[in-house]
Amino acid sequence: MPKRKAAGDAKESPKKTKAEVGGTSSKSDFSSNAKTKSGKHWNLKIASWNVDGLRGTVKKNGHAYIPQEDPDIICLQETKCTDKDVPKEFTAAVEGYHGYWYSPTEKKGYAGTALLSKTKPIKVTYGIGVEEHDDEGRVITAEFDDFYMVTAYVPNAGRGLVRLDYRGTWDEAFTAYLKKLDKKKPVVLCGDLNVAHNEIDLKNPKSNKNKTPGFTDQEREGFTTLLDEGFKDSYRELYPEETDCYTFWSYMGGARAKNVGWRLDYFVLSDRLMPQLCDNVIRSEVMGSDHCPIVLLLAMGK
Amino acid sequence: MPKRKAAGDAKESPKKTKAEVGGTSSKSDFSSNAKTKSGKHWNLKIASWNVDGLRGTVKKNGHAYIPQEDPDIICLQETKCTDKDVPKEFTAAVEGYHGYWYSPTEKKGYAGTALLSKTKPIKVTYGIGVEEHDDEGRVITAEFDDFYMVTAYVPNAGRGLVRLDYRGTWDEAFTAYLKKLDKKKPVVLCGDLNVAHNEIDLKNPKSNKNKTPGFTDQEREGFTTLLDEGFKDSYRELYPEETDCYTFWSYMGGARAKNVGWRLDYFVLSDRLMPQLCDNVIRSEVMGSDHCPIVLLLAMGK
DNA sequence: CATCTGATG
DNA sequence: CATCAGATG
Repeated sequence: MPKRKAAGDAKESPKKTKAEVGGTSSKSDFSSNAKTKSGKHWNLKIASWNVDGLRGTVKKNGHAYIPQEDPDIICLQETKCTDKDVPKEFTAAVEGYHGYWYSPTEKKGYAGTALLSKTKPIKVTYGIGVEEHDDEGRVITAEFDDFYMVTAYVPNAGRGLVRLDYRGTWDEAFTAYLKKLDKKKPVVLCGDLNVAHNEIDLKNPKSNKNKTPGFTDQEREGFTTLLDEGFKDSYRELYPEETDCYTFWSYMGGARAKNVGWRLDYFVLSDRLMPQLCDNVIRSEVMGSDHCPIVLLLAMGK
Repeated sequence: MPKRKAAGDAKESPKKTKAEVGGTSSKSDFSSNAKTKSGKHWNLKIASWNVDGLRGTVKKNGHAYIPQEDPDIICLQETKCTDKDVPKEFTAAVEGYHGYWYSPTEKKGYAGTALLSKTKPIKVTYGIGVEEHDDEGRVITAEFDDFYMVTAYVPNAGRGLVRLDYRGTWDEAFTAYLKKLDKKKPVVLCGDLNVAHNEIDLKNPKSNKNKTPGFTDQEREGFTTLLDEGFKDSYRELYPEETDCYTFWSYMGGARAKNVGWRLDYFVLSDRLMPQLCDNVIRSEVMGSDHCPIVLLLAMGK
């Protein structure tokens, strides 16, 4: 896909003057010199962000993040709005992107995903082809020349784990879907997978284990099963020992200030894409949601 | 009742240093030299305010109005909270008042009234003694030595006038209730009566007539009937020709800035209290609700 | 402690 | 264009 001029090379892409992003006053440097193991510069940048209500995020100026990050593709989860309801400030911030929006057939203001790409995809599909799972606007798939881009907002198991059974059914169907895609082209999956895989992936593993949605054995094993089918958790591959790296913090109790968080947002890659992997960055400084954006840098092509 | 030191006399009660009130930055002078026709200074001040959600009003610092106005009695409508839910900042602002709270048996966060008095009433009753009308926390009656204080939040006829029939039943029962009280002691009724009596009492009489709740012939005639039973609209008695004097402005379309309003809040007095009437002031500068407070000044005693 | 909706005004 | 509740996370 992209014939991007090595935007990751600081020589060619001088640091921008940084504006306030997403309601934070910290100045962020979104440039990167990341390379593959074989030494190739990244040339494709993908961002993923659970915005927890796009209209709310825009009110907090969160959309300012996108032009500053300047990804080739950005995927959003929990948009909680249809394409009709997208604030005009957001539309302006993603001018030049091809946008694809998916929201529940019934429940307004619930879940919902979006995928925006500078390059027009070959084909975009919605859902995973299983009626039972395709009424909440949770998965968008965009086919590009050399990979499938999949973004997902995986169902939360719910207070009291009332929806844990359903989550099991989902995990199974979703893994099957990804396996099927992976047979045709490599897959880049991103989004809020609503699971912290291992104890290292959340601040308080003991008190949450098998109690809080996102850290039950079932959900964790579901994720392990996915990886066993030929995928990699790109962040953990790059940073196997890194602790206190989270993508979500509850709004309750000032958890973010204390970094009491969870790593729920992932880039999961087909094994055979690993040689292209340059970096996976967690933008924990970007405000505007209870999740922060994550960014994947790939060196596509030979 | 009150042996208040003539607070309305500027000689004895110098102007206070005024703080910001109810989120407005305008400095308000809440002193008054008003007298009865016979020349008696006021010695009883009663305020009435539809706060449109007390918790919201407090967030906007609206409660700062009360100590600045310093009424002997303050009546609130549309508190939308029970006594349990009253914000502590509000409780602090009305320290020294005896407080009486009334809210719906069913619908939480709906309607609700409160009556606060520096002097302890002889007796306080809730509702109008008609079961059909006494489940929404709309009327509080406080008996004092020489009058009944009644505060009311009269039912809105609703979008599409769906509740206009019920409103008719209410108006009839409420008038009967006031008549009954009036036989024992004179009555001071205050509150959001949810009617603009005459064309002079709203900005756009033509477009609202028999369309918008609060300006149907039925509601207007209901108010006329009440007055015919021996009561007076104190504001209109004092200012029969005054135009553009409103107590409510819709939040929609910036109506308050344009003074596109309605006079829905009243002090209605038993005819025989008219010799005691000193003034009725509309505090249109006080922010914190879509209604503004109104204030009654009486010279009680002989 | 946030986001929504829907009822209500 | 506000308030509130309740669902959801």
